[in-house]
Amino acid sequence: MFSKSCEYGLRAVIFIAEQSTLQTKVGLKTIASAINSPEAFTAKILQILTRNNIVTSIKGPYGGFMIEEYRLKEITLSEIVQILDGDKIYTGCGLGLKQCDDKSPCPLHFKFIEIRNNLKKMLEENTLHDILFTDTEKNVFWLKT
Amino acid sequence: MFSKSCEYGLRAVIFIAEQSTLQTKVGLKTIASAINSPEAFTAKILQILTRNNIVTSIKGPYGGFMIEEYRLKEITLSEIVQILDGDKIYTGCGLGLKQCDDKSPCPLHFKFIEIRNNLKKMLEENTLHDILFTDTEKNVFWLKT
DNA sequence: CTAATAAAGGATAAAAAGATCCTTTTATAT
DNA sequence: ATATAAAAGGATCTTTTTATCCTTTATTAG
Ligand code: FES
Ligand code: FES
Repeated sequence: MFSKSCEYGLRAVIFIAEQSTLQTKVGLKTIASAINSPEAFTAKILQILTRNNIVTSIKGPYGGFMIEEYRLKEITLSEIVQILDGDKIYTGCGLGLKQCDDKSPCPLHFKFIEIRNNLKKMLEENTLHDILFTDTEKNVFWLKT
Repeated sequence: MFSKSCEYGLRAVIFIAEQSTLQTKVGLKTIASAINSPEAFTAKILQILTRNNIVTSIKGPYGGFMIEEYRLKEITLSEIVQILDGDKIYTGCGLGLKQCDDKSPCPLHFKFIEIRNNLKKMLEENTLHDILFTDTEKNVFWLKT
Protein backbone atom coordinates (compact mmCIF):
# COMPACT_ATOMS: atom_id res chain seq x y z
CA MET A 1 0.00 0.00 0.00
CA PHE A 2 2.57 2.55 1.14
CA SER A 3 6.27 2.72 0.27
CA LYS A 4 8.86 1.74 2.86
CA SER A 5 9.73 5.42 3.30
CA CYS A 6 6.13 6.16 4.08
CA GLU A 7 5.80 3.28 6.50
CA TYR A 8 8.92 4.33 8.40
CA GLY A 9 7.78 7.94 8.23
CA LEU A 10 4.39 7.22 9.71
CA ARG A 11 5.88 5.05 12.43
CA ALA A 12 8.45 7.72 13.26
CA VAL A 13 5.91 10.51 13.38
CA ILE A 14 3.53 8.53 15.57
CA PHE A 15 6.38 7.68 17.92
CA ILE A 16 7.62 11.27 18.09
CA ALA A 17 4.05 12.46 18.64
CA GLU A 18 3.64 9.98 21.48
CA GLN A 19 6.83 11.17 23.14
CA SER A 20 5.93 14.79 22.56
CA THR A 21 2.76 14.37 24.60
CA LEU A 22 5.11 13.34 27.39
CA GLN A 23 7.19 16.49 26.83
CA THR A 24 10.05 14.31 25.65
CA LYS A 25 12.25 15.21 22.73
CA VAL A 26 13.70 12.17 20.96
CA GLY A 27 16.91 11.66 18.98
CA LEU A 28 17.40 9.70 15.78
CA LYS A 29 18.93 6.66 17.44
CA THR A 30 16.05 6.40 19.89
CA ILE A 31 13.51 6.73 17.12
CA ALA A 32 15.11 4.23 14.76
CA SER A 33 15.50 1.70 17.52
CA ALA A 34 11.96 2.24 18.81
CA ILE A 35 10.28 1.81 15.45
CA ASN A 36 12.77 -0.73 14.18
CA SER A 37 13.95 1.12 11.10
CA PRO A 38 17.37 1.65 9.51
CA GLU A 39 18.95 4.66 11.19
CA ALA A 40 20.45 6.53 8.23
CA PHE A 41 17.42 5.96 6.08
CA THR A 42 15.15 7.18 8.84
CA ALA A 43 17.32 10.29 9.08
CA LYS A 44 16.59 11.08 5.44
CA ILE A 45 12.88 10.68 5.97
CA LEU A 46 12.96 12.90 9.05
CA GLN A 47 14.78 15.55 7.03
CA ILE A 48 11.91 15.57 4.56
CA LEU A 49 9.34 15.70 7.33
CA THR A 50 11.24 18.56 8.98
CA ARG A 51 11.37 20.54 5.74
CA ASN A 52 7.64 20.02 5.41
CA ASN A 53 6.95 21.21 8.93
CA ILE A 54 5.56 17.97 10.22
CA VAL A 55 8.24 17.58 12.86
CA THR A 56 10.50 20.14 14.48
CA SER A 57 14.18 19.33 14.74
CA ILE A 58 16.67 20.77 17.19
CA LYS A 59 20.37 20.48 16.41
CA GLY A 60 23.27 20.12 18.77
CA PRO A 61 23.59 18.45 22.17
CA TYR A 62 20.25 17.81 23.81
CA GLY A 63 18.75 18.14 20.36
CA GLY A 64 16.30 15.80 18.70
CA PHE A 65 12.87 15.71 17.14
CA MET A 66 9.50 16.75 18.48
CA ILE A 67 6.05 17.84 17.40
CA GLU A 68 4.43 20.92 18.91
CA GLU A 69 1.43 20.08 21.07
CA TYR A 70 -0.94 22.25 19.02
CA ARG A 71 0.17 20.57 15.79
CA LEU A 72 -1.04 17.15 16.92
CA LYS A 73 -4.64 18.09 16.17
CA GLU A 74 -3.70 19.66 12.84
CA ILE A 75 -1.48 17.07 11.23
CA THR A 76 -3.38 14.34 9.42
CA LEU A 77 -2.07 10.98 8.25
CA SER A 78 -3.03 12.16 4.80
CA GLU A 79 -0.47 14.96 4.84
CA ILE A 80 2.32 12.63 5.83
CA VAL A 81 1.44 10.10 3.14
CA GLN A 82 1.12 12.89 0.59
CA ILE A 83 4.57 14.23 1.46
CA LEU A 84 6.29 10.86 1.31
CA ASP A 85 4.37 9.03 -1.41
CA GLY A 86 2.80 11.80 -3.45
CA ASP A 87 -0.84 11.65 -4.43
CA LYS A 88 -0.88 8.78 -6.87
CA ILE A 89 -2.64 6.81 -4.16
CA TYR A 90 -5.37 9.46 -3.95
CA THR A 91 -5.89 10.15 -7.63
CA GLY A 92 -4.29 7.37 -9.67
CA CYS A 93 -6.12 4.81 -11.78
CA GLY A 94 -6.17 1.26 -10.42
CA LEU A 95 -5.01 -0.02 -13.79
CA GLY A 96 -2.34 2.66 -14.12
CA LEU A 97 -4.02 4.63 -16.90
CA LYS A 98 -2.92 8.24 -17.22
CA GLN A 99 -6.39 9.68 -16.83
CA CYS A 100 -8.75 8.73 -14.06
CA ASP A 101 -12.14 10.41 -13.97
CA ASP A 102 -15.81 9.61 -14.41
CA LYS A 103 -15.70 10.84 -17.99
CA SER A 104 -13.25 8.21 -19.23
CA PRO A 105 -13.50 5.43 -16.69
CA CYS A 106 -11.53 2.20 -17.02
CA PRO A 107 -13.46 -1.02 -16.39
CA LEU A 108 -12.52 -0.90 -12.71
CA HIS A 109 -13.06 2.81 -12.21
CA PHE A 110 -16.29 3.07 -10.23
CA LYS A 111 -15.49 0.12 -8.03
CA PHE A 112 -11.92 1.26 -7.51
CA ILE A 113 -12.49 4.90 -6.65
CA GLU A 114 -14.86 3.88 -3.91
CA ILE A 115 -12.03 2.07 -2.13
CA ARG A 116 -9.54 4.78 -2.96
CA ASN A 117 -11.82 7.48 -1.61
CA ASN A 118 -12.44 5.56 1.59
CA LEU A 119 -8.72 5.33 2.13
CA LYS A 120 -8.31 9.02 1.42
CA LYS A 121 -11.14 9.88 3.78
CA MET A 122 -9.73 7.73 6.54
CA LEU A 123 -6.31 9.32 6.24
CA GLU A 124 -7.75 12.82 6.07
CA GLU A 125 -10.04 12.32 9.02
CA ASN A 126 -7.34 11.07 11.36
CA THR A 127 -4.98 13.53 12.98
CA LEU A 128 -2.03 12.43 15.06
CA HIS A 129 -4.05 13.31 18.14
CA ASP A 130 -6.82 10.97 16.98
CA ILE A 131 -4.37 8.16 16.37
CA LEU A 132 -2.74 8.55 19.75
CA PHE A 133 -5.88 8.78 21.81
CA THR A 134 -8.18 6.41 19.96
CA ASP A 135 -5.71 3.59 20.36
CA THR A 136 -7.85 1.07 22.20
CA GLU A 137 -5.02 -0.23 24.30
CA LYS A 138 -3.43 3.14 24.84
CA ASN A 139 0.09 1.83 24.96
CA VAL A 140 3.20 1.44 22.87
CA PHE A 141 2.75 -2.27 22.52
CA TRP A 142 2.98 -2.09 18.73
CA LEU A 143 6.58 -0.98 18.91
CA LYS A 144 7.77 -4.47 19.66
CA THR A 145 7.96 -5.50 15.97
CA MET B 1 -1.70 0.62 -5.08
CA PHE B 2 -0.63 -2.14 -7.46
CA SER B 3 2.80 -2.72 -9.01
CA LYS B 4 3.37 -1.91 -12.66
CA SER B 5 3.42 -5.65 -13.41
CA CYS B 6 0.03 -5.99 -11.82
CA GLU B 7 -1.42 -3.00 -13.64
CA TYR B 8 -0.22 -4.31 -17.00
CA GLY B 9 -1.36 -7.79 -16.06
CA LEU B 10 -4.88 -6.67 -15.19
CA ARG B 11 -5.13 -4.58 -18.34
CA ALA B 12 -3.87 -7.46 -20.46
CA VAL B 13 -6.24 -9.97 -18.92
CA ILE B 14 -9.24 -7.68 -19.28
CA PHE B 15 -8.34 -7.05 -22.89
CA ILE B 16 -7.84 -10.73 -23.66
CA ALA B 17 -11.10 -11.53 -21.90
CA GLU B 18 -12.91 -8.93 -23.97
CA GLN B 19 -11.52 -10.38 -27.19
CA SER B 20 -12.24 -13.90 -26.06
CA THR B 21 -15.93 -13.11 -25.77
CA LEU B 22 -15.69 -12.22 -29.44
CA GLN B 23 -14.02 -15.58 -30.16
CA THR B 24 -10.84 -13.74 -31.04
CA LYS B 25 -7.42 -14.96 -30.03
CA VAL B 26 -4.89 -12.13 -29.62
CA GLY B 27 -1.12 -12.02 -30.02
CA LEU B 28 1.42 -10.26 -27.83
CA LYS B 29 1.90 -7.32 -30.19
CA THR B 30 -1.79 -6.68 -30.38
CA ILE B 31 -2.16 -6.84 -26.62
CA ALA B 32 0.79 -4.61 -25.81
CA SER B 33 -0.31 -2.03 -28.32
CA ALA B 34 -3.94 -2.15 -27.17
CA ILE B 35 -3.18 -1.70 -23.50
CA ASN B 36 -0.17 0.54 -24.09
CA SER B 37 2.44 -1.53 -22.32
CA PRO B 38 6.04 -2.48 -23.14
CA GLU B 39 5.95 -5.57 -25.31
CA ALA B 40 8.73 -7.68 -23.82
CA PHE B 41 7.71 -6.89 -20.28
CA THR B 42 4.13 -7.77 -21.06
CA ALA B 43 5.37 -11.07 -22.46
CA LYS B 44 6.94 -11.90 -19.10
CA ILE B 45 3.74 -11.11 -17.28
CA LEU B 46 1.70 -13.22 -19.69
CA GLN B 47 4.09 -16.11 -19.10
CA ILE B 48 3.33 -15.92 -15.40
CA LEU B 49 -0.38 -15.70 -16.03
CA THR B 50 -0.20 -18.67 -18.38
CA ARG B 51 1.68 -20.77 -15.83
CA ASN B 52 -1.00 -19.87 -13.32
CA ASN B 53 -3.80 -20.88 -15.66
CA ILE B 54 -5.34 -17.47 -15.95
CA VAL B 55 -4.82 -17.25 -19.68
CA THR B 56 -4.28 -19.98 -22.26
CA SER B 57 -1.48 -19.53 -24.74
CA ILE B 58 -1.15 -21.11 -28.14
CA LYS B 59 2.28 -21.21 -29.78
CA GLY B 60 3.13 -21.08 -33.45
CA PRO B 61 1.46 -19.38 -36.39
CA TYR B 62 -2.11 -18.34 -35.67
CA GLY B 63 -1.19 -18.61 -32.01
CA GLY B 64 -1.84 -16.08 -29.28
CA PHE B 65 -3.58 -15.72 -25.95
CA MET B 66 -7.14 -16.35 -24.93
CA ILE B 67 -9.32 -17.13 -21.95
CA GLU B 68 -11.82 -19.98 -22.06
CA GLU B 69 -15.41 -18.76 -21.97
CA TYR B 70 -16.25 -20.76 -18.83
CA ARG B 71 -13.25 -19.32 -16.99
CA LEU B 72 -14.54 -15.75 -17.28
CA LYS B 73 -17.02 -16.34 -14.47
CA GLU B 74 -14.41 -18.11 -12.34
CA ILE B 75 -11.40 -15.82 -12.50
CA THR B 76 -11.54 -12.98 -9.99
CA LEU B 77 -9.45 -9.83 -9.97
CA SER B 78 -8.23 -11.02 -6.62
CA GLU B 79 -6.51 -14.06 -8.12
CA ILE B 80 -4.68 -11.98 -10.67
CA VAL B 81 -3.48 -9.48 -8.08
CA GLN B 82 -2.47 -12.31 -5.78
CA ILE B 83 -0.41 -13.95 -8.51
CA LEU B 84 1.37 -10.77 -9.56
CA ASP B 85 1.69 -8.87 -6.28
CA GLY B 86 1.41 -11.54 -3.63
CA ASP B 87 -0.84 -11.06 -0.65
CA LYS B 88 0.92 -8.28 1.21
CA ILE B 89 -1.92 -6.05 0.07
CA TYR B 90 -4.46 -8.40 1.65
CA THR B 91 -2.70 -9.16 4.91
CA GLY B 92 0.08 -6.63 5.44
CA CYS B 93 0.18 -3.96 8.16
CA GLY B 94 -0.33 -0.40 6.99
CA LEU B 95 2.75 0.65 8.91
CA GLY B 96 4.79 -2.29 7.64
CA LEU B 97 4.96 -4.17 10.93
CA LYS B 98 5.67 -7.88 10.65
CA GLN B 99 2.56 -8.94 12.49
CA CYS B 100 -0.90 -7.68 11.72
CA ASP B 101 -3.79 -9.00 13.75
CA ASP B 102 -6.34 -7.87 16.30
CA LYS B 103 -4.18 -9.21 19.12
CA SER B 104 -1.24 -6.89 18.51
CA PRO B 105 -2.70 -4.01 16.56
CA CYS B 106 -0.63 -1.01 15.52
CA PRO B 107 -2.20 2.41 16.07
CA LEU B 108 -3.72 2.30 12.59
CA HIS B 109 -4.83 -1.30 12.63
CA PHE B 110 -8.60 -1.16 13.04
CA LYS B 111 -9.00 1.75 10.71
CA PHE B 112 -6.62 0.28 8.17
CA ILE B 113 -7.96 -3.26 7.96
CA GLU B 114 -11.39 -1.91 7.19
CA ILE B 115 -10.05 -0.33 4.01
CA ARG B 116 -7.87 -3.30 3.24
CA ASN B 117 -10.77 -5.71 3.64
CA ASN B 118 -13.01 -3.61 1.42
CA LEU B 119 -10.38 -3.75 -1.29
CA LYS B 120 -10.00 -7.49 -0.83
CA LYS B 121 -13.75 -7.97 -0.95
CA MET B 122 -14.11 -5.88 -4.08
CA LEU B 123 -11.38 -7.81 -5.87
CA GLU B 124 -12.77 -11.15 -4.74
CA GLU B 125 -16.33 -10.32 -5.72
CA ASN B 126 -15.50 -9.28 -9.24
CA THR B 127 -14.88 -11.90 -11.88
CA LEU B 128 -13.70 -11.04 -15.36
CA HIS B 129 -17.24 -11.58 -16.54
CA ASP B 130 -18.50 -9.01 -14.02
CA ILE B 131 -15.91 -6.51 -15.12
CA LEU B 132 -16.72 -6.94 -18.78
CA PHE B 133 -20.48 -6.77 -18.49
CA THR B 134 -20.90 -4.24 -15.72
CA ASP B 135 -18.91 -1.68 -17.66
CA THR B 136 -21.46 1.11 -17.90
CA GLU B 137 -20.38 2.18 -21.34
CA LYS B 138 -19.81 -1.32 -22.61
CA ASN B 139 -16.96 -0.35 -24.88
CA VAL B 140 -13.21 -0.37 -25.11
CA PHE B 141 -12.99 3.36 -24.72
CA TRP B 142 -10.53 3.03 -21.81
CA LEU B 143 -7.88 1.57 -24.07
CA LYS B 144 -7.03 4.95 -25.51
CA THR B 145 -4.58 5.86 -22.74
C1' DC C 1 9.93 -31.79 -44.54
C1' DT C 2 10.65 -26.97 -44.53
C1' DA C 3 9.88 -22.20 -43.71
C1' DA C 4 7.59 -19.13 -41.09
C1' DT C 5 5.33 -17.57 -36.97
C1' DA C 6 4.48 -16.94 -32.20
C1' DA C 7 5.12 -17.95 -27.30
C1' DA C 8 8.70 -19.52 -23.61
C1' DG C 9 12.63 -18.71 -21.33
C1' DG C 10 17.42 -17.14 -20.20
C1' DA C 11 20.54 -13.34 -19.82
C1' DT C 12 21.25 -8.70 -19.38
C1' DA C 13 20.42 -3.68 -18.81
C1' DA C 14 18.24 0.55 -16.92
C1' DA C 15 15.70 2.92 -13.50
C1' DA C 16 13.82 3.44 -9.02
C1' DA C 17 13.65 2.44 -4.22
C1' DG C 18 15.93 1.38 -0.25
C1' DA C 19 19.94 1.91 2.53
C1' DT C 20 24.67 3.45 4.14
C1' DC C 21 28.73 6.46 4.82
C1' DC C 22 31.00 10.55 5.61
C1' DT C 23 31.42 15.56 5.90
C1' DT C 24 29.27 19.97 7.25
C1' DT C 25 26.46 22.85 10.06
C1' DT C 26 24.41 24.19 14.39
C1' DA C 27 23.90 24.32 19.18
C1' DT C 28 25.25 23.29 24.05
C1' DA C 29 27.90 22.75 28.30
C1' DT C 30 32.02 23.48 30.45
C1' DA D 1 36.93 29.44 23.17
C1' DT D 2 36.77 24.52 22.93
C1' DA D 3 35.04 19.98 22.81
C1' DT D 4 31.09 17.53 22.03
C1' DA D 5 26.64 16.12 20.52
C1' DA D 6 23.11 15.91 17.13
C1' DA D 7 20.75 16.97 12.81
C1' DA D 8 21.52 18.30 7.67
C1' DG D 9 23.14 17.16 3.48
C1' DG D 10 26.03 15.18 -0.28
C1' DA D 11 27.84 11.08 -2.34
C1' DT D 12 27.65 6.44 -2.98
C1' DC D 13 26.23 1.67 -2.79
C1' DT D 14 22.68 -2.28 -2.93
C1' DT D 15 18.48 -4.39 -4.01
C1' DT D 16 14.28 -4.60 -6.34
C1' DT D 17 11.45 -3.42 -10.02
C1' DT D 18 10.91 -2.44 -14.61
C1' DA D 19 12.34 -3.28 -19.20
C1' DT D 20 14.91 -5.16 -23.29
C1' DC D 21 17.31 -8.59 -26.23
C1' DC D 22 18.23 -12.91 -28.02
C1' DT D 23 17.85 -17.90 -28.31
C1' DT D 24 14.87 -22.01 -27.94
C1' DT D 25 10.64 -24.53 -28.43
C1' DA D 26 6.27 -25.53 -30.39
C1' DT D 27 2.88 -25.22 -34.11
C1' DT D 28 1.07 -24.53 -38.60
C1' DA D 29 0.71 -23.92 -43.70
C1' DG D 30 2.40 -25.26 -47.87
S1 FES E 1 -9.85 5.30 -14.72
FE1 FES E 1 -9.12 3.50 -13.80
S2 FES E 1 -9.68 3.78 -11.76
FE2 FES E 1 -10.38 5.60 -12.67
S1 FES F 1 -1.03 -4.18 12.76
FE1 FES F 1 -0.82 -2.43 11.51
S2 FES F 1 -2.55 -2.60 10.24
FE2 FES F 1 -2.74 -4.36 11.46
